[in-house]
Amino acid sequence: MSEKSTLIHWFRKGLRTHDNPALFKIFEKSHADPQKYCIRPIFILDPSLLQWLRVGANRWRFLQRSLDDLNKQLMALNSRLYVVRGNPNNVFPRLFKEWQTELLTFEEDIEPFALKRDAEIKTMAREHKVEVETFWSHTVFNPYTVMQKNMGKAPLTYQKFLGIIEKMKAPEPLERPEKLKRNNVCKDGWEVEDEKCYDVPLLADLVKNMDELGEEKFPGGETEALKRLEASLSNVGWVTAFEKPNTAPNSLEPSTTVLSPYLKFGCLSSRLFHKKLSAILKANAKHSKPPVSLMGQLYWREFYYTAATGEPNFDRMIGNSVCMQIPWQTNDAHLEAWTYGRTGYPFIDAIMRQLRQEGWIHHLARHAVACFLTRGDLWISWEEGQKVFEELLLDQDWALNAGNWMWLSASAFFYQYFRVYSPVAFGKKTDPTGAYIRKYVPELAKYPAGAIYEPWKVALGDQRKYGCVIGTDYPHRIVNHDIVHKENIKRMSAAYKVNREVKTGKEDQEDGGGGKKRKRDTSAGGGNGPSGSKAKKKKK
DNA sequence: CTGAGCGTTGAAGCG
DNA sequence: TCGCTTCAACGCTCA
Repeated sequence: MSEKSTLIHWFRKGLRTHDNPALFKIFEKSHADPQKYCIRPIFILDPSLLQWLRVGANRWRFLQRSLDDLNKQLMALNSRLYVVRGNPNNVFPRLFKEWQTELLTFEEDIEPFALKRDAEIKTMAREHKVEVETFWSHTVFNPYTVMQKNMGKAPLTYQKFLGIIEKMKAPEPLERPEKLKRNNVCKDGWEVEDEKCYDVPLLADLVKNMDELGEEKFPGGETEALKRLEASLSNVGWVTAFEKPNTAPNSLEPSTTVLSPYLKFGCLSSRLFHKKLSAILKANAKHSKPPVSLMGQLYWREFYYTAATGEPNFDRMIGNSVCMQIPWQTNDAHLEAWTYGRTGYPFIDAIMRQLRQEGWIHHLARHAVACFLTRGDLWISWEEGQKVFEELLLDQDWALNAGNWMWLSASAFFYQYFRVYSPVAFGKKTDPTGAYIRKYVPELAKYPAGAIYEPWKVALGDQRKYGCVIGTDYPHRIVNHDIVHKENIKRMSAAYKVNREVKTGKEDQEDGGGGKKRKRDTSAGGGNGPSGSKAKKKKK
């Protein structure tokens, strides 16, 4: 008998044992020849990245819980999780050699950094004569297949996207791999020296500042994900009637499923979600439909993934073929006030504080704060907001984060920039008494329902009575929405005009390398002086 | 080339 | 409380 050789599955996203084709593969191969193989499901953690990755404490905790749970799931299958410290480029040559690796499997990803990394690892594997097999399982529909059915381009409207996928068949999710006959945990030379060298990191290893951890409302991991899926789908009436615009952004407990973090990390398979949801809809003729239905929500995720696959610069304005070029301005004080929930608009601040504490906010709450930061009030680039969400949102997923920011800033997909969310009126619709604000902006807790959305209107004497003086205990408004949102609509109009001109006048420019890509033309500025035009016309 | 119809989720005023 | 209109008027798609 020759020496054992190793089958590696590399976890990145997809932190689950159910419906995981790349993991399934190595188990399957091992079952076929149990004596021959050592199987090693690995996760690679680069400690040197902990500093500069834009990942907040709550998100690290979600990852840590997910890895811990994943390890338990794998142990139940007579394997374990090996968390390898280092970066993939340094780690893999070592593992290929030391473990006598025969096969490497992983789930494909479309993020540009991942594409580059994976290409390098594949090359490396080839050099070490290691076979590589990859699978698409992060979304229901493979974005490349969807593009293929749209003449090689990503569909850029939701309806078009729907039209394509409705003709496609969703892949059948896989079961968990069958349990290995006997314990298949192998030890290598490094483990002899340090038996804990592949253990799941502790929370303290990942989170530098424990004070930043909020209440753990959504614990990471596959076990929790499946529990949450069952709970979400158990109320059939709720599922079939679901319409996103009718769910409250500011309820004290989430009005939606909060499956998004589990989908992002892959603790939950989107294909399993799709299958179970499909079964419910099939059994209940009367149900809501995309885009507003629950299935519609899952399809939005698919939509953005596909759109992002078609554009490597999806997460920035410049060089992004789908993105309107808009002369945003910088304002560090305003950005900081927004980031930490100190804009002086209680509804906006409550949302930003919930985000920081809990790592999740309702989709419509994201709309409100995103509109406020960009085209609505502060006129700050959506890329700045994207960074803050990236750090704080448990469900932060590259394609979805960028896509939604472009949507809300009317930079792509959505263009009715004159529809502006009011930081005062919008929240009142679903929470007229302001209970949500009292919870997350407790300094305003004693303000009565009629005043809590606009505390600056309260007379000073009453402010004292309510124990919160505006300007002392809670900030003044950093901008006057009634004024700035109108100015910003005009700015948007001007910016759109410049984009239109660039687009139609584009044929004149000689464009060397026949690119469909818009050349980095602008900075177009559209005459935005630092002086916002004071001249307001009194129309009417 | 042109124009009508459409687009996940606006706000405010009206009856 | 709801449903309608107006506000001012966008880009994209498709016939």
